[in-house]
Amino acid sequence: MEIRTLRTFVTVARLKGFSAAARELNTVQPAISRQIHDLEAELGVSLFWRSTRDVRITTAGETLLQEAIEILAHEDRARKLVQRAGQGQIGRLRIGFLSSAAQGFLPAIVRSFSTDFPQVQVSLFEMTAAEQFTALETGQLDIALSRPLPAGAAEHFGSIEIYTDRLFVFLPEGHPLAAQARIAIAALAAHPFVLFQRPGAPGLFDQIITACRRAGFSPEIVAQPNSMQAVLTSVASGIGLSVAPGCIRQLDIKGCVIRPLQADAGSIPFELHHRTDRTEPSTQAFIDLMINSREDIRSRMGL
Amino acid sequence: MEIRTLRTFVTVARLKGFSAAARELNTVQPAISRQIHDLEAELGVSLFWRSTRDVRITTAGETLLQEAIEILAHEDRARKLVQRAGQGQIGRLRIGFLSSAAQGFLPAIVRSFSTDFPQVQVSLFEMTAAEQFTALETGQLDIALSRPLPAGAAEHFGSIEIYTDRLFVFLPEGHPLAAQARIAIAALAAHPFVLFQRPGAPGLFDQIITACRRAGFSPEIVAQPNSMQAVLTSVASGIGLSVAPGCIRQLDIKGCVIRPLQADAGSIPFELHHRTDRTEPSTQAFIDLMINSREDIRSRMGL
DNA sequence: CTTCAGTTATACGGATTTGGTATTACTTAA
DNA sequence: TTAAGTAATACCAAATCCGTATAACTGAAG
Repeated sequence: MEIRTLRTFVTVARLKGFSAAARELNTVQPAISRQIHDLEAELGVSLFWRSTRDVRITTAGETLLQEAIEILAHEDRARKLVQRAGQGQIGRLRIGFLSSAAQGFLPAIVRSFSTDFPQVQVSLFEMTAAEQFTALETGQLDIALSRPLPAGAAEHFGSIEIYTDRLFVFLPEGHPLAAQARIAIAALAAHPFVLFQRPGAPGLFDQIITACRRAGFSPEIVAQPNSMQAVLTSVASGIGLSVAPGCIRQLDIKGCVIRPLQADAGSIPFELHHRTDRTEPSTQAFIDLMINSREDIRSRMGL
Repeated sequence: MEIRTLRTFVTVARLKGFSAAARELNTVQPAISRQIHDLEAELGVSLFWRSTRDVRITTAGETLLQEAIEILAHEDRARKLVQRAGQGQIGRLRIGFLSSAAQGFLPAIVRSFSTDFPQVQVSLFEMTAAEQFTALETGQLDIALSRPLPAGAAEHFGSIEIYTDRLFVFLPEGHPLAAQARIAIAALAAHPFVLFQRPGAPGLFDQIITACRRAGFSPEIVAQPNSMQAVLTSVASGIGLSVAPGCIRQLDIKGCVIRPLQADAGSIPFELHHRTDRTEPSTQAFIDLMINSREDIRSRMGL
């Protein structure tokens, strides 16, 4: 009992004739004859009473007709469901993000995605860059929105640059350096630093330290909070100054003054990461949306 | 998307491997590979992520898996339903019967049939032989329990003899002829007859008239009631005597005396009739039951 | 680091199945 | 009686499918 056979059977029953069914199915009458004959043989049941003039369905045939119609409808439904799933219209999407870097644009992007793919279950996880990397590796995350991955570890992952941020100096109001419109790295040498703790964002931390070394000093780090908001609060409290990407301006910066760091103390790329070995269609759809939205995101981030 | 393909797909998903599925399905791995590959191509969707080490199902695959399991279950259910219908376990059975001739055994037979085929809707119609013949011809009846059909008309019908009755004389109590243990037809010559009206049972009527003619007289028919019970009541009322098959004893015969008619005034076969062009399985099952019950019926009818 | 066992994908030849043509037998309507 | 239309059957060709052989690859064991 194959779908094809059932479709033939239903057509014969509906048109009450083998020849008519053959015409509708773009084949010839003997082919229909044999399909029905074989189906009857397989089931051990006669489905039609035939004479050369008319074809009448039997009780067994009527029973099969009901079931066959349902099965065919089910097959059709399955095809559509699977194709929608294959296009990413059904599924789930687990996104890890750095709140400081993503909260400026992520809500708008997710809202837009959910409008186009209403049956995709989107979950957002705020995680540090390191946590995102681990989660992506173990399959607990489909998308990571974070900083560049450690060079060697990026083997099985695809990366797409969303925007490139620059470093800024965050100063407490009234700080002497606030008088300058741009601040050279060397000018920070004598001041205490407050930096986001290294384990959560090793790339950023090391990049800042490297820039300082290149400028001829090693910064005195007086605090390493575990959130960017805590870093800002520390700065506003006068504990020290901080160096951080411009996206941090999205947070609450009352009591802080921001000045660009002179020259290219280092670009801070913000990237989308995903596995390349198995990419869900819904994940791919989100990636496509992100790529198409890069210009919007950059202008929204003030770049 | 064929049933066969879906079965393969479900097996692969369940065993998480193409080779394992091939073993279970008694075929080889490349056959499985191609079936899955073609299915994916047809749906335009990838169903599995394969590596040489493991096979993982995709979201689209999981969607199809659910549907496929349901479709396969549906197919299985359909097969069983159709086969039950084909064996006559589902359907309807419309039986026409002569109350006088059938009421002695029909209830027991129908009860027995309904026990074996509980899902067959049995309908009983009390009809004269002529009515049964018409109803059988127009397809309003599946089984006719009645007298032999007109010779020419029995072309498209099958007939099975259930039992052969003999003619008896029904006399009012105290009738002079009641003194005899057996009555010769000729002895009835002078007496008024009450016979079942001809249109409803032409065969029986004509057979009695013919027997009288052969005995040298033409009976004086004083009444032709339209039911056998009315005939008996007429006899008991002294309106006349009657000649009728022995099965009439099953009715209420108070006030009547019964005597066998001498010699073979004619056998009165009681038969089952059915169409031969299209016989429902449930009809055939009933016919088989009747054939197997003939001995029981004969003894139950006192033959 | 190499080997080995086990996996899926691909290519190709043969067997099986299926469809198409021609024909037969039959029924109904003209 | 004829003509048109139906389903069944036989036979051949075409398409499909299976099975073997092989390649490419992965993970585990030595």
